[in-house]
Amino acid sequence: MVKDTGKRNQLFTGLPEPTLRRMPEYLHFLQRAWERGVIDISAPYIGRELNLDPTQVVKDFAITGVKGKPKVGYNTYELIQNIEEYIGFNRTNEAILAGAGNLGSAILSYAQFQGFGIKIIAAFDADPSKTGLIKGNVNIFAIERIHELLHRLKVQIGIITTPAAAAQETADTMTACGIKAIWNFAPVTLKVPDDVIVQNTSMYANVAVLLKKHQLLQEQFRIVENV
Amino acid sequence: MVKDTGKRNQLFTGLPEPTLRRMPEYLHFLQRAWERGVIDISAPYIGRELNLDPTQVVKDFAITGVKGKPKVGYNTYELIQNIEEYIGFNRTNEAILAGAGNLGSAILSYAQFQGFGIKIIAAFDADPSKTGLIKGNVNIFAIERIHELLHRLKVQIGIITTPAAAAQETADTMTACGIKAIWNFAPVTLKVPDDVIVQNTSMYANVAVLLKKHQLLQEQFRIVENV
DNA sequence: TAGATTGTTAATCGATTAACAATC
DNA sequence: TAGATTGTTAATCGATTAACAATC
Repeated sequence: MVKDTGKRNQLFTGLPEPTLRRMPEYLHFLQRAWERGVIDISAPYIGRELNLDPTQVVKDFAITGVKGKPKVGYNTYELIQNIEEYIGFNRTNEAILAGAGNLGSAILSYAQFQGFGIKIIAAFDADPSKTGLIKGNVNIFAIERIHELLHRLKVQIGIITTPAAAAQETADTMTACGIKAIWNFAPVTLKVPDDVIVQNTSMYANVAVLLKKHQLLQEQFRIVENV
Repeated sequence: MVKDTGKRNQLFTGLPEPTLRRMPEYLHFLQRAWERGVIDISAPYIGRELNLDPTQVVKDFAITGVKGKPKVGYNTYELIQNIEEYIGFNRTNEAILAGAGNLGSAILSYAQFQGFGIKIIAAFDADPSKTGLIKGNVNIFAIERIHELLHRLKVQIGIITTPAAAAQETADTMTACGIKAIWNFAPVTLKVPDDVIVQNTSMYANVAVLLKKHQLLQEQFRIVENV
């Protein structure tokens, strides 16, 4: 068994999360550059465009194992390949989704169209009026059928877009069905076995940062105006 | 003028962003506790439930200015009030949204129902077939009318849910109309004047972290099984 | 060769965690 | 009073930034 230190993060030492979060940004930028015919691209250039320290860009790229040439930079295509490989965007990662409300429906359509590494192959909802519907090419099933369907599908990724009150129960069902990674949009802390990871995406957290920074920046400028 | 150091963050020194991101989580948890009749609540208890270090909880609360009692903890209601006040969830922060596609529509409905501090009062879209529609009680206008409408509405917060290719142009229009805070869902780095803040929420970043952690944890457990 | 960029090692900075005194 | 918790100061940890040598 993996020792449970209570510190889940210790399993991921050497995995700098900020770097990981920047990877898709690099990817998008590099793909646009590649489309414009940019063969070689340097870290200082990318840094200027993305508002990042050039050393940080170099370090981030080093993690993927790509090699650059002094004075020239990196091969754009090779860089794209390496980043996609590193974060797993080039594999087909199948997922299921629970809670086909507003947010859930959006994720369904969004994931299918944008295709960011995951493919949602089934959705579930507790509301009987939603079962049988199809959203973003995905069938919505009754939540009771999750066990039966997952037994056949062998999916490891689950997305929770249920109301907060239903999130923990949904997570329990998912882990009981073999889900090993949960993308949780509900504003609750989920309790899961230690061979399961949870990635929280909270709209609330982002609104909080947005509002507070806005408030502070406005104060700053008001002070300056009154001097 | 505020000196532009190139480091936007320097304007926000003393604003620990991780703390800010935890605030809505505390808030949600405290509201549930309050509903259950919990009058006083301690940092160690909250820490256990939310998987956080108790000292961190104490420090986070201290930022809001709330006072606790040794041996007792904090008054739940007072704590809720202080956090709401601190992050601005108790004010009505009006916003507009540009890009009423899948994600945009979801945010429209989601924001209205959940009411997390912001109230979207108008939406805009470039697609003529969408103008005139109402989603989540919000009217969708032609993007050309943004100038005219914002002149009257005096809104400071803008949400960008357009395709990536249209995001920068949308941001330019918004800032030209007096928007001071942009919540950007497009996977691009926006360039804005330095009295405007940008909060990026990237689905891609979250998927990247999810996929990589999942991959690593599975490897860990595979290794353990084979020992 | 000169100069820009990679790649690596060291310094800084900020957040988390630990230690501990104050207090109810 | 004893003990749990707040509140604060110090230590640790990790990420960012700076410095600089290697290299094309």
